[in-house]
Amino acid sequence: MNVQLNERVKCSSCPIRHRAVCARCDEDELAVLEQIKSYRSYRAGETVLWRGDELSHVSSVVSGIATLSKTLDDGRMQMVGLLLPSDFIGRPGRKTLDFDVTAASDVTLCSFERKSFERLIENTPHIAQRLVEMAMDELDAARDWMVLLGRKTAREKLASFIQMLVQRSRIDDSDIPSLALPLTREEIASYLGLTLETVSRQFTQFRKDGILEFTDRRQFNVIDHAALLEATGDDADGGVIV
Amino acid sequence: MNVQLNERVKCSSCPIRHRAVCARCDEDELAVLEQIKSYRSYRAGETVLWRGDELSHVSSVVSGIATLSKTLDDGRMQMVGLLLPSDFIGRPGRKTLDFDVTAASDVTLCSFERKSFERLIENTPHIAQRLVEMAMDELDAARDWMVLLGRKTAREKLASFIQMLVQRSRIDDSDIPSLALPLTREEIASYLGLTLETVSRQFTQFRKDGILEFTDRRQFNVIDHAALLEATGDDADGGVIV
DNA sequence: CCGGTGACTTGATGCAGATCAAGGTTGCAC
DNA sequence: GTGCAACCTTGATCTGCATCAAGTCACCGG
Repeated sequence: MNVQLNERVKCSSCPIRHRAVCARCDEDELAVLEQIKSYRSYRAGETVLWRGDELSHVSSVVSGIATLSKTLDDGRMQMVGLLLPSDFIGRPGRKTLDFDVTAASDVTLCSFERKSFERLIENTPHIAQRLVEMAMDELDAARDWMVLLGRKTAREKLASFIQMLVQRSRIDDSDIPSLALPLTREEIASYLGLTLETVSRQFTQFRKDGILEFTDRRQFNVIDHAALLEATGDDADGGVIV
Repeated sequence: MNVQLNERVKCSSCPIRHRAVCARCDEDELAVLEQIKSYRSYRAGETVLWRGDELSHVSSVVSGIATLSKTLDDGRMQMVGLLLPSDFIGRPGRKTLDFDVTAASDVTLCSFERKSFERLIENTPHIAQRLVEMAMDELDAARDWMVLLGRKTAREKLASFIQMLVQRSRIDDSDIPSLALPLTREEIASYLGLTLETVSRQFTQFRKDGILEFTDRRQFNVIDHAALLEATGDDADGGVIV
């Protein structure tokens, strides 16, 4: 199972300090959070939460990647969320989630006891505001994702996914993109509403088209970024509002 | 263009009083809203807002149905939201929307000047809370929708759509469902990530299967509700949490 | 009553991506 | 080292839905 860590990392030196749910908090508010937080770690592949589980804690992802997914009766699965460092798990006023949360890589969470956290929100508008902002951003992302799922071709879907990785890595460190795929072919397929075979074939095609260059099955460079953008099927300007 | 109505409907007798963004407001708070609200009406087919338009007002849908949709370069279109009475248009802290809003039927909105509304939120936690709640509900719906778009067959998609209509009409009045389709075949196709021809064929199939019975092209009865549920592809319990 | 138009239905055909199947590669346990 | 299990690639075939193409139906304005 998961490991609960007792070592305390100071919020002030936390890597997600300025992007997570605590982003807008001042020193005093951080001090309160510091009191009630605890860390939990999960190994790649472990389930963090099952759909319907009673939610004892809400959490922020500190490091690693987690997926949100839903499964139909007969096993068909669709990823409905991808959690990166600073993303939040849980929602005020709900005891359960309607999807599974799985660690795609080794993951560390910063958790708060749900009840305490809900009480905290009441008199910490900075947290409530940030939570709204994050929910709205997620809703925007969900709408783009719906266009991808409903209307894009396999090639466009994969190009859009890679483009998203590029954009995201730009945020962290702004150098030339040699990227690592954070997900297996099967997980990417689950994200894109495809099968793993189709994902594999499209990767091969991008390689043949001279758009990508693989150094490893999970590591690659974007050689022709213009062509990649073109292949996403999005507006020329890419809707890059950021 | 749209018509601005000057007649004032009292909030206290407003049909969406208990479901809209003002649901949690007390009498004093309503009085403030009453001051700054105005009504606008749009005819079926009119565009309420274009993607990227500067948002001078935020609004609640009072009556009628509006759609949110996104379009790719080459004209492919995907609906990304369906606004029913009490649903909200606009988000705090953003001046524009990244999708088009269109009136699917004649629509009346209750609008607030954006800046005023944003100031209002600051010191009216009841509105802020309700806004979070509504955003979270929309996010839940978006996730179910993603499963539909990514993994369901045409038949399952249409069954899910009809089932949603049934559920929703149950909220308003709880009698045996004779339903009116609020959207054209083309709009339904846009909602489901299909073509209008496929939607039409699936309707025909449901008729032949004895699941639906049409009194008119836009009016029908659900004859075999169990079979309809079965056809959605969802868990037996239907995930009916409501 | 007629012509036109928008919404819908139905049929014929084609193709993108699913499915089925057979390896290949890598890394880890022993 | 050997064996095994993930993970990935590639090929062959099938199929659900898109696409292309005619209609049909209802309604509206003249």
